[in-house]
This record gives sequence, structure tokens and C-alpha cells, in this order.
Amino acid sequence: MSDEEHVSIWMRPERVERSGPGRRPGFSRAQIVERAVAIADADGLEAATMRRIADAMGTGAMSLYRYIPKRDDLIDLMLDTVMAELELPPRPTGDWRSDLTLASYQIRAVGLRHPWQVALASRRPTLGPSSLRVYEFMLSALDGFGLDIDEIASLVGMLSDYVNSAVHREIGWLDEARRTGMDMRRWMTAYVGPHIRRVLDSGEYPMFNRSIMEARVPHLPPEDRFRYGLDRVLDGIAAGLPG
Amino acid sequence: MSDEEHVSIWMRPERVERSGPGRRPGFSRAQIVERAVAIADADGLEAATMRRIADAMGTGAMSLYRYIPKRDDLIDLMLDTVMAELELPPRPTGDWRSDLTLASYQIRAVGLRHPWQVALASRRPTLGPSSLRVYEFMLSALDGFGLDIDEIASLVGMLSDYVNSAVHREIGWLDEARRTGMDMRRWMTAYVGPHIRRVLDSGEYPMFNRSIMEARVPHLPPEDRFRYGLDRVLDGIAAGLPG
DNA sequence: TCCATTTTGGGTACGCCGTACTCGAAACGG
DNA sequence: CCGTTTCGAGTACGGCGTACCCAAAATGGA
Repeated sequence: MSDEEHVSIWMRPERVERSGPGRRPGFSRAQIVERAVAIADADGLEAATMRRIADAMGTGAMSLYRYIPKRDDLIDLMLDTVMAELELPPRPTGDWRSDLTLASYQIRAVGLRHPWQVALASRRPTLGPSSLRVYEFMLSALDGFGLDIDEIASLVGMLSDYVNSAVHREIGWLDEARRTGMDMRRWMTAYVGPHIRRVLDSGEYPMFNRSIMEARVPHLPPEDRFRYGLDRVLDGIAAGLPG
Repeated sequence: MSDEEHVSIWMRPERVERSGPGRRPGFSRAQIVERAVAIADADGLEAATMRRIADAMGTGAMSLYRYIPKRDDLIDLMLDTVMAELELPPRPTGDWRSDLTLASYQIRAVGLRHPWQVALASRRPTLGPSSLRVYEFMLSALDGFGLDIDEIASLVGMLSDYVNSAVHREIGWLDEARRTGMDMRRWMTAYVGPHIRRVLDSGEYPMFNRSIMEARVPHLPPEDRFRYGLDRVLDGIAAGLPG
């Protein structure tokens, strides 16, 4: 086993055969990932350090490395774990628009439950089983309309990018705000506030000005906002479908 | 000045009045940002550490803090600096579709020149002057069609999200690959390759299978791919415009 | 001219991080 | 019961951002 470095975590399944000699494992990947997700949910991804996860499990940081090769792999496992929360039918129903709408809302729900997931989803795609299941569902929802797979992948990518970005905006840079150590209220008032005010007073950005003023008293609740953009994206997809 | 912490970098302009006592500044924000951008272009954002930037300037790490409060602020400055590279007319021409197409291609060009920018753009928005200029341009391109500012902002967000994500895919997770210490070829072959093959052989993801097979020999060059998705997004915007 | 004042560049050091390496303890097969 | 194997845990290393400190440099006022 000389070249086992740099191998995808999905190729390194957890050892479970417990028939030989040696001490019994006290933990499991699932337990570690679960703890890490809980910490990330509560305090942001950057709080889920190896030391803190281990502390929460009552063990030492290095013990985790018996189960997970690198922290990056742990993050991949975390991502795929929360993607398993999506509730989708085993196969698309045939109504592509309602299928993709359902998937979009489910992805949004995961993002709202796990804000750290949103920032991560825009990075390298996770090739874990749950992520692949969702991707497969969306791809096959657009199958059978005469599009070639390249175009289907492009449309699905467009949709999931919209969903991810919209949720990102919706959770309001929560993770960033937490990283800088201030809550949303303080951030808006102390950090953005004065600068925004100066920018607005300058008169150089009238449209931005209007958008900020509206944003203070949004006349659309977040979900309707999400729905509006989603429908526009789906309109764009419909424009790409023949007929 | 007790409460000067946590103040936006845009509210802390560089000191330039050089009429009092004290040693002359040997550097400037612009020089530091320029070096940082060069390093990030060459070796990725995570290589642009305070120590390495300082080394490249022939000074010590802590000296940079005379000009820039925190590394996060430096990153904001870097972002806004590259956004200044966009070449846009001072005002939209009135043809919203060609205006937004132009802006999209310009943003894509910046992303291709500075791959690290792409990963960052999906985080908290930079409120620097160059970023605001671009945002203002896109917003006002959709002004005058009877949409309220909320809807305009949503459409513009949708478009810039698409552009960012598409470029992200186009540069192929370069930054991630670099961070894990392997080039793209090694990554595809050693890391993704075997796992992908196993997934494909399982037969569980036929659509994903097809998309991978096509991706190996893409029949659309990257720019056409970008254009295809862009046109779909613009179609979606057109569907939101009255008339 | 000289000195008090101010601001610089740079060094040292602290507390984090991921993780390589090591080793005694525990659990089995023979 | 003992050799083999795998565990939990400790120690340590290099790197990060950055708080703090200080000597050198540049001024304006005496």
C-alpha cells in the first residue's frame, strides 16, 4: 500500500469487519460526522476543528484520524450527510417543473438548517452517494425532451447554482458575520451601516440606493423572493426545451 | 478613538497627509494589494499569507499591519482591485440584453485572470467602489421596464450568480486542486478517476454516467457552454420583463 | 541647532490550526 | 498465555493571523 495517499474518501470505506484481533473501535465515522455537523450548525464551520470535535466526544484530536484521513475528507462526509436529508421520490414524476421545484425547495431547506453547507456547496462537488442521488434526480427530470446530456447538465447546473446563491443571500452571510465575531444586528449597524450611508449620500449609485432602501422594508417575504427568482430560472429552462 | 474596531475597510482610507512629523511610509496599500494579487494569481489565495506577501516586498509580516488592519480587509481590497479591471461604458446603452451580456463576459474575464476571485465572489459582497460601479451598471440596465427595485435586484443577483458559478466550473476547481497539492491531471486521474469509475460501473446513476462520458469529449468549447447558459438566464430575465 | 513628538519598519511571541509520529493498553487467535 | 494487531492518546512540528514592543527616522518648535 505505497500509494494510498490522495485517494478519495469515497474509495476508503470505514473498516467494519470486527473478527480479528486488536482493540475494538470506540467511535465510528458516523458519530464523528454527526458531532462535526452539530458544532458547525451551532458555531459555524470554522468552529468545527479537529480538537473541538474530539473534545465534544471526550477524546483527543488525534484519535479522530483513526477514522478519517484528513479534515477535508471529514468536510466531504459532512456535506454528503446533510444531503441525505433531502426527501425526493425515487424517480422524477414526469412533470419536470414540479420535480425541479421540489428539489430546489428541499435543497433550500437543507441550506437553512445547515448554513455552513451553503458556502461549501459552491466549491468542489462532493461525489458521495447522497449528492449523486440528488444530482441524478435533477438530471433525469429533464431527460426525454430531446436535449443532449451536455445541455441538460448545463441547465441543472444553472438551477442548482441559483438555489445555492439565493439561499446564501437568504441566510445573510451568517457564517461570515459569525467569523468576524459579531451578530447580524451589530454587523448591519456598526460595520455596513456607516459606509452604506456614506455611499448613499454620495449620490453616485442611485439604483443601489433604491435597492438598499427597499431592502430595509422588503415587501416580499424571503420565501416569495426565493420563489420569484426560481420561477425565472425555470422560465429560462423552459425556453431551452423544445416545444 | 476607542471604538475603531470592526469598522469597514472602506471607512478607513489610507493616510496620505504627509506634513507632520514621523517617518515616511515606505509602502502603500496599493503596492501591498498588487503583490497579494500577483501571489494569489500564481499560487492561489491561501498562498497569499501575510508573511509571504511581506517577504515578496522585502519586509516583515507585521509591517503590513501599518497599512491594512486585518487580512480579511486585504482580501476585500484585492477583490475590489480586480473588479476595477472591468471595462464598462459609464451608463447602460438602453439595450439591456447586450449590456448584461457585456458585463457578464467582463466578469468572466476577470474570473479567468484571477481564479481566486471566483471562489470569493460568492461570499459576502464587497462594498468597494469598483464592485458598486459594476452592480450599479447591471441594476440600471434593467431600470425603466416597470419592475420594482426588488425584482431588479433579484434578476441581477440571478445573473451574476450564474456567471460566477459558470466561471467556477470553467476554471475547474483550480484553487481546490492546488490546495490539495496536485495538479488537475493528477486530480482527475488519481482522485476522481477510480471513484468515478466505480460509481459508473454500479449502474445506479445512468444520467450522471452519460454526463461524465460527454464531459470527457465535450462537443462545446467552454465559451460556447458559457454562452448557452447565459442565454438561458437572459431568457429567464426576459420572461420577467413586461411586454 | 537640538530636542520632544510622532510614525515608521521590524522582531518577538502567543494562541490557534492540521497532522506526523510514537507508544502503552486492549482485544483477539493460536 | 502470548504474539499480533488495532486502539486511544500524547507530544511535537511547522504554519497561520496578529498583539505587543522597541529602535530608527523624520519633523516642528525652542
